[in-house]
Amino acid sequence: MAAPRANMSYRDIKQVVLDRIHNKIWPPDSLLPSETDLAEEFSSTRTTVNRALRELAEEGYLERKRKAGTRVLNAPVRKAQFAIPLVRDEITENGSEYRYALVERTVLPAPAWLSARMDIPQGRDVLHLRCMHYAGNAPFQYEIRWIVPDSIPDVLEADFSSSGPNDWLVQKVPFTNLELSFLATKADQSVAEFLDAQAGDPVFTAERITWLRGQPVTLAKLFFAPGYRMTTHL
Amino acid sequence: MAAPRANMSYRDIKQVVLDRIHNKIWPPDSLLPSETDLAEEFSSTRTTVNRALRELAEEGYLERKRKAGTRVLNAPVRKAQFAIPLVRDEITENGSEYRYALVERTVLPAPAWLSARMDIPQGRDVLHLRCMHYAGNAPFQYEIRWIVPDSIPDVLEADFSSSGPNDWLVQKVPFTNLELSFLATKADQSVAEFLDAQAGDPVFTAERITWLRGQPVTLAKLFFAPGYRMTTHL
DNA sequence: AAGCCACTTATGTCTATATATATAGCCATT
DNA sequence: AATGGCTATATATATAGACATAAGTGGCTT
Repeated sequence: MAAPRANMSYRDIKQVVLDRIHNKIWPPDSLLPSETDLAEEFSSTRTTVNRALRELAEEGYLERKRKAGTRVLNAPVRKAQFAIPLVRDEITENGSEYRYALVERTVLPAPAWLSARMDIPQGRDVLHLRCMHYAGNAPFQYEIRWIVPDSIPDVLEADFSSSGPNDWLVQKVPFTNLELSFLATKADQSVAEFLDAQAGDPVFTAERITWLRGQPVTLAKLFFAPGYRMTTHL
Repeated sequence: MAAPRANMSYRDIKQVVLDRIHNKIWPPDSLLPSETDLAEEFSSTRTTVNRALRELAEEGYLERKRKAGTRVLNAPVRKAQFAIPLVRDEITENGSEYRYALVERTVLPAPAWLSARMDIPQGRDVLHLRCMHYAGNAPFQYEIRWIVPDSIPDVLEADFSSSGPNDWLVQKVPFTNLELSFLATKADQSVAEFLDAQAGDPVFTAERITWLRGQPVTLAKLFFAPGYRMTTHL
């Protein structure tokens, strides 16, 4: 048990508070003393205590409301953070060589499901790409991508034969909103062939839609090779 | 473009900085002016600018180093945050009725794979549970759980027949470390039956291991019913 | 009893200032 | 050319004090 002493940093205070929560000195649902009181106890200032409590609240341990005070959350809704790396980085950081191949490139009117999903006017032309990402010689990810060219200059002239749309978009088009889903899909014949799997095999899949200030930019379906796990620690 | 004016809050400053990044006024890899300079430009104080930049760095837009300054990250490694809700909450928040059933409860020596995975001494007794979580009448999640009773008082006496181990553990046992993985698995006969699926169907699966100060606490495999998506926005 | 308002209080945020600490860049020495 | 130390500087954090804002509380009114 950390004992309060003078000159405690906001980190120290965080730790003490966490300890007290763990040791049920401040049990779930209970109210913490006010910032002012804590500042006095720790011979610190309200600013410092504030930072400690604010961060703990962000991390999901506490709930804070003006006037109501700071409360210990009973079920710490801890949040899992997943970095969303570029495939390229994910592969190279793993020590493998990254290799990319463009499978198909077409421009076609947005199919109905895509219009609905991304809120694109019916029949608007979109750029459709299919690509493969390899880790060394092993297939790593099969990518099906739709790009709305309207608000993206040059995208129709971009050359995606030697580097992926991901790289290009990251460089050229920032996004303001993103929806990311993870799900399990069943490999169809085509996906199975690209990923070196059997048709019907379960495939870990990510769907990623981005917008730039309300304008839909791109939708990507990313099919990961069998055995893929998305892991995080905290 | 937000124009700098007096009395800008740290939120305003964040927005201006973000705008400038988006508009390539501060392109990727470039160095921002120092906090002192920005404070002057925004007729604010270093403290306020500091908070704005610190948060933007946390959000993955900037990289900050003492003396080196603040730099714009070229590939904004934005981080996806997933709340890890209790199944119960996930179901009730969806408007459905939560129902729980215990399928099996045994105490047995830890199998080898579990010992290895969680770093438990070979042959140590562990508690093994299988449970079902329903949303209304529809199967929602099939849970296979292993609990290391060593450091958890009362767990062997706990009654898991009417409420799940998740609820119990959350109440009784805090954790300090967590490993969370998402993957796609193939439903075996048993999983398929519980989830009302066909054997061989792809199943979105989460694996969750927790520790308390280095001691392994519990491993859960959570199999979600067909059609499940884990979604986040940012 | 129900509704409304004023008061109080805890957090939220900003200002102003000071000290701490890491380190890039330079210079001198080996 | 490599090494080691110095210094200037940018961020990191702490202090003290002020005002802003949300929201319980209690009292007053109807």
